[in-house]
Amino acid sequence: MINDFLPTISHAETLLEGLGRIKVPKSSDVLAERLKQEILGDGYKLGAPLPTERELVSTTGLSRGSVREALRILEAQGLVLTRAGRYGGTTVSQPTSDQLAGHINLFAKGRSVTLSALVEVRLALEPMVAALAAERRTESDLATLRAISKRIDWAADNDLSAFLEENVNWHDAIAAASHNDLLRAFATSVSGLMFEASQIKEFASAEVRERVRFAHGRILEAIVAGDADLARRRVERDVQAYASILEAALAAAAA
Amino acid sequence: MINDFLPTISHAETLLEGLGRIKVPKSSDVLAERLKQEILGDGYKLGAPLPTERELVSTTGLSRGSVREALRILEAQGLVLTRAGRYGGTTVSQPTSDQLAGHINLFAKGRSVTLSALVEVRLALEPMVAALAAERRTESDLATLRAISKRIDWAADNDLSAFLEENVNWHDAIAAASHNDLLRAFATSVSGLMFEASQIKEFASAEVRERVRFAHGRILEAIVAGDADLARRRVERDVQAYASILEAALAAAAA
DNA sequence: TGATCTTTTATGGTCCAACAATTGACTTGT
DNA sequence: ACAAGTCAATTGTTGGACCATAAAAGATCA
Repeated sequence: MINDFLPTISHAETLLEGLGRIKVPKSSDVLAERLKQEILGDGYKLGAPLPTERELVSTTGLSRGSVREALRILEAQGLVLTRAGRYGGTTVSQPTSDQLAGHINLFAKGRSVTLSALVEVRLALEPMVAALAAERRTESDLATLRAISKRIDWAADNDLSAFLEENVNWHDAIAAASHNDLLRAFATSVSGLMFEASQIKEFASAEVRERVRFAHGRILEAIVAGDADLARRRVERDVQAYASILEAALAAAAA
Repeated sequence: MINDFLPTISHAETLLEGLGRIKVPKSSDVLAERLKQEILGDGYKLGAPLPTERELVSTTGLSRGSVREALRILEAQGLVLTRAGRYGGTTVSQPTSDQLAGHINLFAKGRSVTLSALVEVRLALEPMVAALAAERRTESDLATLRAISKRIDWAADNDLSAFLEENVNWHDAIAAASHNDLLRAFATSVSGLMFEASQIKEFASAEVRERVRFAHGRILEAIVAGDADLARRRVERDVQAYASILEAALAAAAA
């Protein structure tokens, strides 16, 4: 018989011990993972060029299509940047905070995170943000904050949607003044998500707008004074108040 | 002249007003963005199938390569899942918390976020996590925590690297007990990043291990009792203490 | 000399066509 | 009823060709 030299059943069963389902990864995933390790591990400096697509084709033995799919994955992760043309190519990059915010948004939307959950996260982040901002704000930070305050003052009486948007900018400016990139990315993403939840006409009444402006003034005051604890407490109250007003407005809109 | 019917210079200049550099996007990016909007906006339910690659080819007029690159982008964002074979195809998915944690890690590594910055973020998140956990923990949550405590007790005297890893699991278990997905994803990512920073032999001395076990016991006590404020304060102290010990160890390692 | 345009050319961007691999349903045989 | 084999739709992968882009290098002109 032809099969005389193949393993017998009993032998095969021995080999099968502990063998689960074998997953065959896609070549593009393998290449993307390997390149990712190289970029993170070795000294691939920011802006350093990766091999050209055609070089990767010859060194990996994959087709150009697979190589390009791998590069699209890395690009979506913000690890590389690709430019066309001579002296173009793929270079090492850093994920921007906007990209991180995008992924956070996708996660939150996918899980349909509730408003109260967002408030909880915000209540954790923003007071710390304000405290750090009070300790570290530069003159440039303060100038930005004052400029946004002016725009908020104008928009409060003229352009409601601009008012809400500048509100997000205000919180991002404080986050920037905290000089902690990771904290800023978190806080700004959550602010943005709450901003989207605020896009209802019942919100932002004249009374609410006045209240927000007053609270901002008090917060900015604490940050200018460099009083971290005061800033922390005032922001905490602001977030709480904003959240309860928003919840009430949403309840009214649903009724 | 051939050019008689083409715009004159002056006319062309008029048209040029306010025209900056024109950016031509890649077709795969355009398609990825459009599909993303469709998935997020319309009622694409979780698990719903997208058109097949060849259907997308015929409806968009793009090549299959471009379509596939677009799908790789969406896959990297965790928005879709692709399986081969008949009755396979691309289906709508949700980003997992692991994927989000991966993006957060890439961001933090790219920016070479400092240890003190990580501590600041942790100091913002973990106390809130503990407070929520105290209010919402289920019996199942408590069982998990107790099981991890046991493993930590064992590892503390036998396996140092396991000790550190179980430490991360402990914090993740508390985050899970907070029943706030977004907060958990943030907190767990940051814990993981600090874990990586702790991979030095100078850390985790016998004294530190004993201290951690004691602190965990007190925290678990507060969570079991459902005392949110107590849990918050104890976690805050724990994070502070852990951070100062780690910084001292790093300073010693550098010297 | 200096500025402006033209050319060059290495690189990514796109398309097409074909075949391989996968996988769940279907069919068949016992 | 169960096991094995067959089928078919879908993704996975490849090779080749050509187009578009863009920065450097060269050519032209004032």
